[in-house]
Amino acid sequence: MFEFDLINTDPNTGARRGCLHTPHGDIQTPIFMPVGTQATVKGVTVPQLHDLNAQIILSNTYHLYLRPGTEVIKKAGGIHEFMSWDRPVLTDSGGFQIFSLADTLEFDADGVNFKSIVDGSKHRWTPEENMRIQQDIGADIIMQLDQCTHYPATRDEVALAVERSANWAARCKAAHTREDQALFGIVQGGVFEDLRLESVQRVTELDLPGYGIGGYSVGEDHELMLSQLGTVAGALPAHKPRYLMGVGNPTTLVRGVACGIDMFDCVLPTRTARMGTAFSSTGRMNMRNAKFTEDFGPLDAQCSCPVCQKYSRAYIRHLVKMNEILGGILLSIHNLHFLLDLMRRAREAIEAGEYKQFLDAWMNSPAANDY
RNA sequence: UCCUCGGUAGCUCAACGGCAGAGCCCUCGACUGUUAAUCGAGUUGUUGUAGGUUCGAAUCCUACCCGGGGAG
Repeated sequence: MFEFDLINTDPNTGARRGCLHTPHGDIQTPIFMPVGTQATVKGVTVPQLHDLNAQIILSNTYHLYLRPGTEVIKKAGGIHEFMSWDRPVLTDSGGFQIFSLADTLEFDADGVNFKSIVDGSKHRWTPEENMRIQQDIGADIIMQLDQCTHYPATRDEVALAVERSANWAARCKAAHTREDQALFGIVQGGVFEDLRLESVQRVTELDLPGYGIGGYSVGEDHELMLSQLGTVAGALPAHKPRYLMGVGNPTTLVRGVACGIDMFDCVLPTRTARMGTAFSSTGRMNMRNAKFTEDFGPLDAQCSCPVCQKYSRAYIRHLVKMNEILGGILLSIHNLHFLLDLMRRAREAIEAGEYKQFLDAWMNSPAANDY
């Protein structure tokens, strides 16, 4: 049900062109997954996501568990029915949220205690409880409960997180029963390459249908991650999809694909959109800037998105400055298009066996250093 | 004509004898498995004018100018 077809690999880089089959449709990889934490990609409707050719969106177990509550989504018939999205959904386990949001959290070997950010109430998740919740939510792809580490962290701390994440992966697998869901394991290991490889070894022993690479983009230098990424991704089985979690600036996507990454997700395009930032082929633009006041051209002359066909920089600057909701909406659509189209072009380049040229062209473009 | 209230940053207003400030606006920045239409930084002054009292005045006194309200 979750076959991953490796269509072809690039001869000069680690880039791969694949297709992941799910009950709600196929996902052509490499792919960027828009983030819809609370069962909505903020500001963007389902028809708009369809028009953008979003193939899969990500949602979050932590947030949905707290509100509206897993039971509501279960009664709705699952997350697809609940949010009227008929294409694939991936839910993050919430491991990252517990790690990054909760002010008090206590990891132990068996599970994690945490306080709700909503009302301070106490909760405990074990891998088994987390699987029960994610099965009720009903995404196509679910992530194991893992333990992320801060940066910097000591080697001992990271090693413990690797050990626990691997143990929890096994327990998630044992507790997971829905055959219409794919359970992905998660590689941890911080910035210690040997621990990363140990984590890969431990998690891949479980022969799961896909693997996330987590624990990056938590404050370390981006180059540090990129220097290890090819090795870590390359150590994962070739015939399974590889998902670099939480990474989404354009240059990292382009370079990540070259390292053999198949899937990405990030709040960056939508969050920065709401804050007034536009992605473009020439770099990032802060649409609040005065220089756009009378700039009646499109956000990006190269862009084929519906926003660029219709609206000017001057108008979008006006909306953003006036704090009009539409400004964030239009920029969200544009930014998502930018990343989705970037991945579409990456797929074409891989199919043509020309990903190296694609990568070089990007790295030599004025935009590369701006992301 | 008289009475009264007021005049401080572009705007709305604090400070009421002791370093002239805030919010907004404006300019710029950040955002990476979303607690975020968020957060942060910066620019901005003959305190209506002219005198006076005082060690020291946006603040007290006098005159004038401008505006709101009231009386006639």
